[in-house]
Amino acid sequence: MILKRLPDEALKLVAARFRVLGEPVRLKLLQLVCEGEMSVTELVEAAGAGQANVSKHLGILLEAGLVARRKEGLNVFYRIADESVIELCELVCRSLGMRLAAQHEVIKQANRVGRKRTQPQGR
Amino acid sequence: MILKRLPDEALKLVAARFRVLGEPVRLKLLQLVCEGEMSVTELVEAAGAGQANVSKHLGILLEAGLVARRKEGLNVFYRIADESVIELCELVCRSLGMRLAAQHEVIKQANRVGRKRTQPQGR
DNA sequence: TGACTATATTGCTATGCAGTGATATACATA
DNA sequence: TATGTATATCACTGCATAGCAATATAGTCA
Repeated sequence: MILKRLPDEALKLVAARFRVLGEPVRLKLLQLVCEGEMSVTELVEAAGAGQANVSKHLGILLEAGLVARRKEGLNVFYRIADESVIELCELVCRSLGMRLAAQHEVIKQANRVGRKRTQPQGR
Repeated sequence: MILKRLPDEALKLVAARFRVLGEPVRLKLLQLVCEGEMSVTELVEAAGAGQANVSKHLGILLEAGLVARRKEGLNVFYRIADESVIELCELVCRSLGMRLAAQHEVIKQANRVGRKRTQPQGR
């Protein structure tokens, strides 16, 4: 288990990354770009947040290395740069027992079929 | 990919969980109890934080369902209740390229061999 | 009962940061 | 050049929360 061995300095870094992910708007942005590149304008519309705010959040995600930038003329396109974010969200979702939150028959069905999964005790 | 399908409400919950993990002291507490039960007093000593502070953080971890409580006389023992935290940390560590943070000779050595004398100093 | 210990809670301050409007920068087009 | 558009940055406000001292609560022991 890596966790045991992490010195305090490392814990700070890990916490910092979790903190980057601890913001609904940023998760929304990651969700949007995880399907493919999107321009800032598109992200602003899709996320339903202010332009300055989205730009700032994108800057934070960029600095954290979670997304990457590509400039093309007037537009700037963002994309996922660290696929681990997706895994992290999946893990959290499972832990939160939120298979249902995906609110899609596909998921519900898969859930019913592959029921051998470890049951997350609902606290 | 679950992430794609998460509605905004779910994103808030996921963000909330990440935020709980986005605090060095809380990660430290999780690190300490992940080896086994510990009393609050022990945690206060080991974490090097104030008693009130540790108690508050433990409360937050408890409410998030990440730890569990057991009372025995005057003492209260905390333990990990959600093993996914460990996985989450591992994922983040790997993503951060912090295998080296495990501070083992192997890594230090590799670090020294592969590089010139450039010291990796903190920020 | 009272004294003592372990833990939780309260009230407070200070800091971090999300959100916003205004402005700056970069690029394109005429 | 001037004008317009896309993005980034600045300055500011307000809110959430980490940390702390003091106090409260709960349990033990005399």
